[in-house]
Amino acid sequence: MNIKHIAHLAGVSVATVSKIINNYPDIGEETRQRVLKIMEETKYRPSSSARTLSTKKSHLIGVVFAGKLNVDFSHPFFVQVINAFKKQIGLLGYDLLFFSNEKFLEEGEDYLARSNYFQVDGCIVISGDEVERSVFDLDASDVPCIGIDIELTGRHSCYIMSDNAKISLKVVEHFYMLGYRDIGYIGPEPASLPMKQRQSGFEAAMQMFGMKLAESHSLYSGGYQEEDGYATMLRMIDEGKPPRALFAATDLLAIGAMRALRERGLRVPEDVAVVGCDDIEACRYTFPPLTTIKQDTERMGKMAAMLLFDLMNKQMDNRCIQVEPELVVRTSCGSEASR
Amino acid sequence: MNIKHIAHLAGVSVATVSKIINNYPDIGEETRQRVLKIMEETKYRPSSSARTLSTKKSHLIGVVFAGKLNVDFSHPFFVQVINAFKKQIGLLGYDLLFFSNEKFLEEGEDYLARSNYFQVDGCIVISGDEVERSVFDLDASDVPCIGIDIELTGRHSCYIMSDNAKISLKVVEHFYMLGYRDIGYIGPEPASLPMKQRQSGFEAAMQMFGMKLAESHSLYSGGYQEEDGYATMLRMIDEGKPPRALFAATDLLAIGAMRALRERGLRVPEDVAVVGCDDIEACRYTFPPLTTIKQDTERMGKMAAMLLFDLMNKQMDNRCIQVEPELVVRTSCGSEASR
DNA sequence: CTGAAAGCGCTTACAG
DNA sequence: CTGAAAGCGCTTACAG
Repeated sequence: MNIKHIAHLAGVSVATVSKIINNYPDIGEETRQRVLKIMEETKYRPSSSARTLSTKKSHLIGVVFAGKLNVDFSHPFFVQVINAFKKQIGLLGYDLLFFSNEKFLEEGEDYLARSNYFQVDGCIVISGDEVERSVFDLDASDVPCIGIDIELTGRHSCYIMSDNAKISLKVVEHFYMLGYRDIGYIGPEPASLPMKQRQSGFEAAMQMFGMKLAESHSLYSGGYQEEDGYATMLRMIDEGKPPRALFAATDLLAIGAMRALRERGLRVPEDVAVVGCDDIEACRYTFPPLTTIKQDTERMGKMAAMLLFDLMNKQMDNRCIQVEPELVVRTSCGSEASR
Repeated sequence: MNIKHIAHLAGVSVATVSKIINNYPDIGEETRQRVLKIMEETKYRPSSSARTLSTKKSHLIGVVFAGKLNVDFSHPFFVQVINAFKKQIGLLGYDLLFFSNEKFLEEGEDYLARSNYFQVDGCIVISGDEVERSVFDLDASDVPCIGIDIELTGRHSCYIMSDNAKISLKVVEHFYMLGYRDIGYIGPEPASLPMKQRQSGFEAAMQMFGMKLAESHSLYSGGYQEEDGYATMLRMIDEGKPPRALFAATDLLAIGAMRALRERGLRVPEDVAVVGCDDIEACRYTFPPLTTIKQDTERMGKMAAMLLFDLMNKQMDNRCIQVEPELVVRTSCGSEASR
């Protein structure tokens, strides 16, 4: 069943049918109804590829998972962002195309090539550490791109990230208000922009509140995982007195740190208060429940959709949007509010 | 840059270029090399839409999230399965197209119509409860479909699920070996096939081991969430003596139940042993860490890809593949092995 | 081993 | 308000 059949059945030309499909105004109402009825009855659906071939618009958005997270999309943060994005961009009439990175690497293909191949109208780039060159080729091309947690600078790109300095500021401020003056930090070597900002933001916030950061209380964790937090906290304890309060740059690091503290006979939050970052599901079920910072993934995803839509449909400058993070108070910080 | 340019630059016809692109054997080696070189230099990539239009093959797989989970893909189980699926199907040369369900519902479109619109070569259907009619239209069509946790019966369909009866059997057996004879069950009203099988499998296993199931020890939880488990466990405790061991049909139910037990002054596992199901990340961080059943999502996703590939490329009967679940022993069951 | 030409199913100036 | 026709970029019998 194609447009020719419909035209034939309705006794009009394919041009007329096409115009009706695309809501052109200058069609006789009677004709329109007749054709519409036939399309309805025959359950006719135009073909995406023919339309794309002729219009150069696919109504498809390419989804790029860049950097170390390349292999999958299992991190809750990204899943939440993509979810919100999908919802909003769906409302705007687009579907999502996930590039499989596998065949990809194998054949040395790049994102730009694949974007062209599928003629996607735009891309969303979600990023971990150590982003590959190919992402920046995409960024520099005329394919509209929206970055999440990655600094895209192309003329047809924008990017969105949480205000990571603010994350650290909120944590330090919260600790300060609880009366802690001796605050420590555990985070991965800052390979990505967000991690850089969390660390420098932490240092800036400490300074702002007039607190000194003992060198032995600020340690790199290697990775992002529970094991890394555990090992790093152990190192910190063994190097001397641990800080009164600890900010871990990810929840898993915090969870690992709490395990180390418990093993060394230190109580959370009575001896050491702990705050993580991300608000993964596990935070609610740890012992004690973990106070953390929640990134507003809902807003990030939705905003990404709106920005990308504008990028695809109007002239727009490159810009960066920061999204406000939120403190989620549970028990591990020793806050009264959590009782 | 299109095939015509390439043909022109190489001084051959477009037919020849096309044959080279598609690895036809009957092309002169010299010609082949010359054309290949030019394609390389110009970074030429064929257009997907033109190719699809002409071949009716898009090398795209539609991803359908059916039923109550419709709105997103945030459940860890599905994310893991899709991840594994994506990896394998990517290797086979396919990309993934996620249908946005939003515009969808609004316009009363159905999955089959969209599959035709994009000319996807096949679909993977992932399912929650209360699957909509439209999914079964898809199933009945000639679009090859692979179902995850949903019984697809079409001539071009297969489905995969964990052996859910086995899940319950493994739990009951584990409890039995630990010496518990008084075992309870909490699960949602069985709206989906997996939940039905877990429940009936549980009852069958109890019978197999000659244990009686007290009526007050088998309760419906309403939903799947932590809150549901909490409320249901409370009901069970208040109705009389709780069972010595409890199987909760999802981890979140188990976590909620543990909270209820703790609040009522009962210890896990000393007073009541608990086992959940799914192995969500949180299990490792609860207090005590939750023993659970892990579904082999890696294998399910990979197998889904292989089956779908066969479904798309050769004649194949409808069939159902069951995947073996695995017991993950932690502390909440009171097993020696976890010490 | 290579090429001319029809065809895939749409859209869009353009003419009337 | 409607239609004829060219064009989008490929593939594939078919002829040579």
